[in-house]
Amino acid sequence: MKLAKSYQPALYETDIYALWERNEAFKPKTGHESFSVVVPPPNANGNLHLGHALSFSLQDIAARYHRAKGERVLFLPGADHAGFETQVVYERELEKQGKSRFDYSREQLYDNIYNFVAANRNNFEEQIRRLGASVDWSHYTFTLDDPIVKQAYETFHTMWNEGLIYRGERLVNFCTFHGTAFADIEVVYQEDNGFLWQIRYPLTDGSGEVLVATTRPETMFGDVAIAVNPADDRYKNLVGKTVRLPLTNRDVPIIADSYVDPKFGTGAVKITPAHDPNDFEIGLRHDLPRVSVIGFDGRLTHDTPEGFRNLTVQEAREAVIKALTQQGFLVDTQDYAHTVGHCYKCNTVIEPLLKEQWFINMRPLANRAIESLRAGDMNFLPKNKQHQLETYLENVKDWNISRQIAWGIPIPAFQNDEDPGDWIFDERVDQEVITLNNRVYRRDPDVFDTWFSSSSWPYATLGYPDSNDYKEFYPLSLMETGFDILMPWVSRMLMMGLYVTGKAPFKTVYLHGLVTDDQGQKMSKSKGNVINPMEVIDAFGSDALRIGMITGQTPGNNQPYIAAKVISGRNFCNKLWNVARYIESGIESFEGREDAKPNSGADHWILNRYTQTLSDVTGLMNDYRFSEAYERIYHFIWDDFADWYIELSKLQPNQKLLAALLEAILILTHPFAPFLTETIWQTLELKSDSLVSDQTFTRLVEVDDRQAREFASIKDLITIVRSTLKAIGAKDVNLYYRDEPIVEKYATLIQKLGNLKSVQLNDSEKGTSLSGTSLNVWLDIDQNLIENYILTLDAKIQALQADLKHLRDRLNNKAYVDKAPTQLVEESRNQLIEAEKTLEAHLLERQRYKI
RNA sequence: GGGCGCUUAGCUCAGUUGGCUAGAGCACCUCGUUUACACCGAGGGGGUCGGGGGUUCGAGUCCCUCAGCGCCCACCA
Repeated sequence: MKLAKSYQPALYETDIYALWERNEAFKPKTGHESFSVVVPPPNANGNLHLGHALSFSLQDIAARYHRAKGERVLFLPGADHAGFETQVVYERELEKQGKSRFDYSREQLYDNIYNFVAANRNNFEEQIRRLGASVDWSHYTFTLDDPIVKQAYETFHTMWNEGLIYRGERLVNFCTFHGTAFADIEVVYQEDNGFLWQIRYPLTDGSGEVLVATTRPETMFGDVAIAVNPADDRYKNLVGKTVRLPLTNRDVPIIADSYVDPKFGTGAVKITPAHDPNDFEIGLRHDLPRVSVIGFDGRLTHDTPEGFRNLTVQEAREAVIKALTQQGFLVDTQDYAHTVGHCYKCNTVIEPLLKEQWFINMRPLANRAIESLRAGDMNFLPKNKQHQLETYLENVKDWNISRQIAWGIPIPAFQNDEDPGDWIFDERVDQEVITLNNRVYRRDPDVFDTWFSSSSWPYATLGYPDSNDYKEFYPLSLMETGFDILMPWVSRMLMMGLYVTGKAPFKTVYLHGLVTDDQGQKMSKSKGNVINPMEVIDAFGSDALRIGMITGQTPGNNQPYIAAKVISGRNFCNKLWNVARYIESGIESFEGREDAKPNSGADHWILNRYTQTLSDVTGLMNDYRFSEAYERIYHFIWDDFADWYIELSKLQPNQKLLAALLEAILILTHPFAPFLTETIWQTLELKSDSLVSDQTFTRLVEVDDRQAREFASIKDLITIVRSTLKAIGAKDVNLYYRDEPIVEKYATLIQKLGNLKSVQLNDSEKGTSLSGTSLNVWLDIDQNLIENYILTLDAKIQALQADLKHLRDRLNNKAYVDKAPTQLVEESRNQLIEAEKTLEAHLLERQRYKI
């Protein structure tokens, strides 16, 4: 016997994956249709977490399923340099060494991080292998590889030429700890407890004062106006006058702008265009100057009065309030909770600061994306995410793509030393300074937002525009990723895909939710509830992990990690293993299985079940219903094949059919349990020179439906016999039948599987008839067990009467009979007749016992 | 302030266009030393599908409403 007693995945998985790689099993083969998935690249430097395990499982099942359908499949792996994310990780490493990013030049820092990532990459690739992902490593792409960088540059250049990219001084979201700006979407808003202060701003002409409400008094050095609502009678005659700023004695005008809500605070707002996005807009409308008073280090600048300079924002806030109080300008202090933007990595309060950056004008791109969404170019799972995306795109703002970090793709733009407004595009980013037409240009020290380059992922990885891959595999069949990156990534892939290639980049977008712990809590190191997928694989095997991740999984919903589901997957693997082991031991050879033919009713029945399962699985998988598809396979193999067919085969073996079914089952199950099925395949040498990975779904011989149904009724009879005997606690009972050739035909089988003493022809009708079957059979039950029997009989009668009432009510309802589909009504009628017959039999039976 | 989701057996979740006598895994109860498997076999218990109202012949599934939980987006100083 070749197969060991139980399946121990750790003994086989590494070798099996190596075998797949050696055989180039995952390279696209020929096929009438193509199916393409490009992996959302995980961070090359990190470890895979359960979210990756889920995502890879879903993608891999889809890929293997489509291969088994005979399609040409490309499953392309990748790794992300993950700009800011990785730099943050690296900075933490530096911190451990007592260093910081300021100890290095940007070039040095880039090289260091490059090496840091390179050192971790093997680990990351190994983990993808352990998950069993059937990716084509020859297509492996890193987000800093040439094609991706080239594509980013080309897109940037085209957009620049077409005016979609502009450089401008705008308020950007700046993290003063990490020293870089962020896109709006990256800022995390939290409710903070602060204060709302009322400050007295005296009119310059001494005729009175204006009370202003603010949460940020420290920005008052940058005030350039006071705004009131034009319709506010309290302030109408003050508009046009000036106030004198406390602490600096600068005069600023009172202006009217409908943005101001008269009901909030005092109805008068101080305007600081350099430090507040709304004020920035008002400043534009009223042509106000911008006075920056907070620097990129998060401290007040030299443009602030003595005593405030160089203080942090928080220190300055306290100092300003103190000074205002002393000088009698502070009127009121209230507790005030309001939302404030924070850095998603270090939680530092994000400062809106004025900075010149590269922006993308999003409106035209977003409009096109909305059009494509509305035209139904893509299928979103779950569907409602499409509307969320549309709403986002309707309101999208211009995108700041400049980042002040080292780890990323340098922006290919150079600025004229003499003329700051003169920017040119040039790809010679390895040089800091270039000379062109006798003018000296200096490279923009910034890098792209990682999402900018990764927005081209679906086509840049395929070698757009000329490669065969691009022509064959674009748009991608499937994009599977977490719903948390719907806005930052999916939306941008869509916009850029449409802009660059003219096509939506994918046909189906499958969005999985967050994998939480079994309490529904987000996994995090600080909570100590992180589960490492590699440890799960060590304990239960890769296939078990995969099965555990996808059972009960639906798109768009968070899902807890439930160890019991993994264990169930492990048990299933062991079950299939033992099925194979039994077949291996019971048959002489796997040869000749292609000539398998059904001999018995059971053969017809199991073939029927297989065909039905294959058809169900195909339908479900085409709709990406992974969990349900797996469930069908699970129950087919466990309930139908193992519990029934194998047991039957011990009485009447059909060796060729067993072999053929095992082969078909391995192919069918392979997407869900690739390591297990391949291990069995290889060990049994089903096809000595090939892999289960290469096989396509098997259609088995036509079946005789009548025989299959006949067997099904025998199967039901056996179940009823077992259940009745168990209920009354009887053993060694005879089953009698009359005028039932089917029962006669299957007598031995019924006797063995029903644990009966005998099954025999008998005309006397002595004993108790069996309910739930229309077969003319009865049990010869010992009289002293009759009490138990009556109890079960009564329970059955009650249940039947309830059913009958239900059915009669339904059929007495004219509207139902008239309006419901005739098929359904017919079914109800049959059910009624059947139920009446059984009840009658039961009642007759019951009358024989007077208890 | 807008938008979205969830609430189904003890637990974790399925349930596509309304047809369900509501399913699965785990847990639970009874029986079982049958040489594929105790990571097992046979049998079984357990749910008025969050509350209320409506549409319909028929609602877990559609509509309204209330309650609880969660997520996303948003500039109220």
